[in-house]
Amino acid sequence: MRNAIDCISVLLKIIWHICMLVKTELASTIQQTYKMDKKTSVTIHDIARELNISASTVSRALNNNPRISQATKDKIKALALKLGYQPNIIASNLRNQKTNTIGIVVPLINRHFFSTFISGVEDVAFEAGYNVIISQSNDLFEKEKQIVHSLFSNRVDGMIVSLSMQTQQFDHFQLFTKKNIPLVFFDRVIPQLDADKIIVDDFACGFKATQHLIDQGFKRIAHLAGPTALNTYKARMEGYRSALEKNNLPINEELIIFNRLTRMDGQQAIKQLLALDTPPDAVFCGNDTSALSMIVYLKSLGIRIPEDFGIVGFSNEPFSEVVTPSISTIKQPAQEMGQKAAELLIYEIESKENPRKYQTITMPTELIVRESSLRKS
Amino acid sequence: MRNAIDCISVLLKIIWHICMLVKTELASTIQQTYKMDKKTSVTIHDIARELNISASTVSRALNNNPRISQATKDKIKALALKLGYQPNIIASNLRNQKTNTIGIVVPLINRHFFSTFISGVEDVAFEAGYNVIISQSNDLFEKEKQIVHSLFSNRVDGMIVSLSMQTQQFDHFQLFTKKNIPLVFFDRVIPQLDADKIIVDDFACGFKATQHLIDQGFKRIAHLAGPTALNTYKARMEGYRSALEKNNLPINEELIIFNRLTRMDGQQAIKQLLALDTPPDAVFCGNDTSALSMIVYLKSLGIRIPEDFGIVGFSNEPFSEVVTPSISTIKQPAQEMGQKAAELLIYEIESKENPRKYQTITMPTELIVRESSLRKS
DNA sequence: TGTCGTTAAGTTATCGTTTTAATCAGCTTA
DNA sequence: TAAGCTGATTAAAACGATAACTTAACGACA
Repeated sequence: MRNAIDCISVLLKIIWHICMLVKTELASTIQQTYKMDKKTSVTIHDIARELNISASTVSRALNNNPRISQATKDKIKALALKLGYQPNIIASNLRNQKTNTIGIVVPLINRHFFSTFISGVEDVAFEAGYNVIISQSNDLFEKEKQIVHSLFSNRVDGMIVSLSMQTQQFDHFQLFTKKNIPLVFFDRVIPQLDADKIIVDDFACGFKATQHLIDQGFKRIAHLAGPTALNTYKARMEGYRSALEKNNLPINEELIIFNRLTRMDGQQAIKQLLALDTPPDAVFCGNDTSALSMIVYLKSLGIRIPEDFGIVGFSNEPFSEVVTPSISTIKQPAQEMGQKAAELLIYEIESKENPRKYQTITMPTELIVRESSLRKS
Repeated sequence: MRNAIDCISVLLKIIWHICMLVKTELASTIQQTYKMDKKTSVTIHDIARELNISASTVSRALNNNPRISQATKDKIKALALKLGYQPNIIASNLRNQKTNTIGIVVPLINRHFFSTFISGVEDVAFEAGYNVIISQSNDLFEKEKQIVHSLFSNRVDGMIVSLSMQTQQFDHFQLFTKKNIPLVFFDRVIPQLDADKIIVDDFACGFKATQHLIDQGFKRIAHLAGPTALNTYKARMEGYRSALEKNNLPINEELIIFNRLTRMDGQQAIKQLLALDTPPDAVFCGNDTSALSMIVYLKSLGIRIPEDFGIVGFSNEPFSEVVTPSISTIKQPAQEMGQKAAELLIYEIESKENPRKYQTITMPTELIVRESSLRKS
């Protein structure tokens, strides 16, 4: 009796095992047909199977490796074309530890300077076979931090950055510097950080703009400055001061106003300036937007520009040329800066020179004299 | 003798083999130290090894899988933080067959409408955890084709496209449609193609603009149209015609000019119109750029706007508000269109509803009446 | 006592490409 | 005849994360 039970037990176990085997078999069959049906993409394995060769041969053939005979290459390429094979770059990226992607972080994509810069980057990057991922920080420090982490996790080969207005700490960039991943800053840069930089000589620009106003016979020149935590605005202001000094004009602190240079800010600033006991007769503005809003306000008061009041802006926004009066301004070569930044970054990525020496490239600027400041020709 | 040689031969062979073994050993050692030194990134395997657990447990813990105990999760997360672990999204993408990346193809990044649209896309995409790869076709068909292939190979989860001016064939988009990868067109779309579309009612816009000029008492209204191969320009023109018809005004073909709406084109068009036997007293322009150049030219002739001549543009470029006279125009909600496009695309990506029904979303527009056309209030 | 269910974790296979090391066929040379 | 060489190809192991499938351990319960 005992024996019989044991026997049955063993039998049952065997049957169970057989069932399991059948189940596994069945499952794999089902999965296979499912795959056949759902088959998402042609891979090098599909090509290999069809030609009865190995996947590695296919891979090499498609990469024009000299170790594969021409006959085989031709066969493989023909079939790849016929099947509409598209390489899976994700897989390739993973294997090669390289994504051919560069990240851009800007405060705002739709500001003319930035979008033109990006356009320059994209041109060069595309030509060199790189993709461009863009993100905007909206001038928020926290978002910038998140973006930098995300771009790092996405394993971009390099990154181009203009800092947010809020950024005062730079730890998040260590992700890149520690791993020696190339990093190019532009426009708003970190003076302390060892990295590549594409900038313009903001000091010289500030000087040029102010000198121009002086040359036009303006005597009491004010300055509307942006947040001086940012190198650009600080340097522009210093250029302004230096020009006054050089011309033996007094530097009057009440003529220097700091804000964020929005349209509102511009209007408020000009009101404040006009309310002074001895108001200025000209302003050098940190950007064109604020210059424009000053012009609008001055016009509404019937103050003539440039006869009674001179204005110079910064950036050469598209509107600066077409408003009345047109705005004298400093032109930054945005597109070229983008191209240069991309070239430099890609060079760094591909050279892998070590230790790297960091470059700071200063791009030329141009003072464009227009109606808002031109009293003498 | 013979025997001795054999013996030596065998000995040599053994020695050679030993050498090979040593070489292999050495090579692997070198590689290991090299790796240790060069060690590029912390992986879940490093964390697993350190804690004597399996990689999958680490993976699950970091993804907050409920089947991992809180204690283990805490341990893993703490170590991950300590080691500065950053997930390799490339690997995750490959495994999951999903990149959390969407591609954008526009004619030119630094045109205000497009960069603002992109900004809208980026906002929504970032919030939803998607990256945005942008490319510009420079209005070239060939480049557009290359971009589409490249974005496909990069396995974007979806794509948002505004066609190049040259595009007349649409085969390249089959890469996406065949694989059922979501595709959203905007602005310049393909009427024939079954796909999602974000557009404005260009016909209604053309009608509105023209009706406004009629309401302002203009009698002989011309139209400057863009390439009518593009749906947008064609519809604007048809709206213009329809408004004239509805008001029982004659449609005069010599008052409709076709070109590419650059500044040059605008100037040329207004010259041509003024040279007619009975010139028009108003123009509805296909964009603001050409409207601006007309204004500049008319002002230089001393023709008063809007008293003698009315102008309405299209797009609400930033300069339109600030030139003198300011330009009446049609405002397209670029930012909102971008947001909507991203929302729709991401919905399609994540819903995987099949078969899909394609949506065409028409966004509201606004006629902004400014000085260039306002004779009566 | 043994079975069942549950929880927590481990094993293994997979995504598609590339690369290293190995193999193989065919030919030459001693 | 066997060893060596060359040129062409293959097998197998990465790359790092993850999902499906197992398993181990522990109580609860019949």
